[in-house]
Amino acid sequence: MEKILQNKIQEAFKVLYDLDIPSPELQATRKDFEGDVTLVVFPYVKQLKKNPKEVAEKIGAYLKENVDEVADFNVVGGFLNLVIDPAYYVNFLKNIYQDEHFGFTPVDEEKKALMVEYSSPNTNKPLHLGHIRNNLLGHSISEIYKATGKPVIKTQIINDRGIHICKSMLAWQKFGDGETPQSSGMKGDHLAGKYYVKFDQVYKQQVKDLQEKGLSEEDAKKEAPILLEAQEMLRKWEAKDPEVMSLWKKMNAWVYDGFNETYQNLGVNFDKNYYESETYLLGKKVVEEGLKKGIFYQKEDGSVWADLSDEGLDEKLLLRADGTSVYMTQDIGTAIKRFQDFDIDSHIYVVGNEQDYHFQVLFLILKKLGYDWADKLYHLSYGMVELPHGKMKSREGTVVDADDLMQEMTRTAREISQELGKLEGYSEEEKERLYRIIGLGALKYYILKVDPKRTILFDPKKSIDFQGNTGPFIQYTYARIQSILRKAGDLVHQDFVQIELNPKEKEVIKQLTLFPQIIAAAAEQQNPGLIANYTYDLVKLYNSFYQSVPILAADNEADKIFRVKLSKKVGETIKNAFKLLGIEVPERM
RNA sequence: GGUCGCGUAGCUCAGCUGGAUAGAGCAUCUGCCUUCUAAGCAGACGGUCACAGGUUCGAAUCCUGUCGCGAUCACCA
Repeated sequence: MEKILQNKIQEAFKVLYDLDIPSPELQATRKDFEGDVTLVVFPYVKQLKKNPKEVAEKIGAYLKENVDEVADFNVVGGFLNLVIDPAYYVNFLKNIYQDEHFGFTPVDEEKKALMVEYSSPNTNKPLHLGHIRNNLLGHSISEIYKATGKPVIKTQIINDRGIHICKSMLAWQKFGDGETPQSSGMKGDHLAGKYYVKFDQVYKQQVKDLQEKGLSEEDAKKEAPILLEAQEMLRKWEAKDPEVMSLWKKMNAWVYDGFNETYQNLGVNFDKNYYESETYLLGKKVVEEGLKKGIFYQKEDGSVWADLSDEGLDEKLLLRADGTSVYMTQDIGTAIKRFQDFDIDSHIYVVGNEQDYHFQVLFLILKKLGYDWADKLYHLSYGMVELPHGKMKSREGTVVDADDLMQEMTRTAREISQELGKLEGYSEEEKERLYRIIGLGALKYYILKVDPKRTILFDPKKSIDFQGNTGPFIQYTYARIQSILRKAGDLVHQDFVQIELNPKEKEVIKQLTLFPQIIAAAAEQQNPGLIANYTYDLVKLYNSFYQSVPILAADNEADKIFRVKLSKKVGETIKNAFKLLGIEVPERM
């Protein structure tokens, strides 16, 4: 439709003014003016040296004459407003009823896959609010790409080695008294986190004691006995000491069980896990080969570096003097392994914006190593989640735990729901399921609707609204539509009948026509918020229509059928959009 | 200090490939439950788009500078 108009406008300029113009930008007409689509003629007037109004009038007349869908036009200043024949919208609604793919072509079998990495936790403490934003973005962007027909492989890298894990292990060994998830009733990740905190407490106390004995703060921090023990444990781990390995495996297994429970509650999943302990050696190998080829260089102490000063960055360490690897080395190995393991042609890393520089360097190094896929790597960088009193800091106990938060949201949904006195006649089990859907819907929508690159301010006390531009508002509209459909009986299955559209119905259909474009834009910009805000706009339009025009009370059968079918389509679109956001939608609430 | 990002209503956020009078929700106020679910609908109030220049028919949007906030520049991950 837009294409046809664009072509015809080009044709009009050619015929009327003998002027070749690039494909013109069309925009939706503002509500206060009559029309559906607007062409701004200022840019062309300049070349023609004519009065804008006159040009717009002529083009408008030409379009009305030559394009069936253009029913009328008007000119305000340099704006040409075109009125589209309402029949076009009715036909559109009929057509999209047949299309299961949101207007995209079905998956091309030969298309290579996209890999999306997200979550990527450390195994020494549970997931927190920041991980929730990460997981929601990663999962949602994966679903959005799938909707455009791109096969997607979801993955995470599990940071399962390093000093931080040894700290948890050591504290558990010293103070744990054999405590297990079973014996304590704690989730495994919370148990590991508990001993990580314990380590930190003991460490701080030891530093304090040493300082009182006269050591400088700096020395005290380096020489605290428990830290030395943890470092010793890391060395043993690297030497594959059987006792340490066995403890490491046992505690990691607890943590993975805990993570899986959280992922399941949050509704996210992965097709493939990578473990740092399995990929860092490949990274080392590649770096050593790069050194031989002269891509990297070695300092006197034996450490290996990449010199990126020609590219405007600085030098970056890749291997320590003792030959052990760093974060960057591991990421190099992981990236290469992924392109070996899977038939993928692109890769998105969902990682916070504090690592912008890291990924800039990583991509550059991979390019220098000669991997042609290096410029098909993207960093989906998102802003931090801040609390009213500032950043989340584990040391200050201001972290919002993911499991607690989800539970809290469910509880709030339960309270509001009970207050409203809905859901009578439902079993306790069904009710609990609904509270969870609604509570999590509120949380997910709240986080996803914000542009990823922006910092989010999150107030856990006020929690999240259930009114206005929120997940529950949209879920509620869906539930109401289902109620209408239940009462509409076989009207739902009858064929469309041509009717006179009222302006609000037309607005709703116009909004529906945009869905495929919104998905494409959300994928391109890696921003699920576009879909969230689109859905909200649709629901607002629909509600306003629904309120003023009772659907089942229409006196004429054709109107009734049309409205029921329009409602059904709106419901389906809400459901599809929310699926892309990873939000469930209830049949009743 | 270098680099990157952000700054829109009291609060949380849209709008940013330049277009018409800057948009929602929350909060505050006014109406609407005998009609398909009031977690709703209609309306009022609320703005120097951080500031200053520039580009042009036109700037919240693009450019430059200033201020404020944040991240990063680790032999942490």
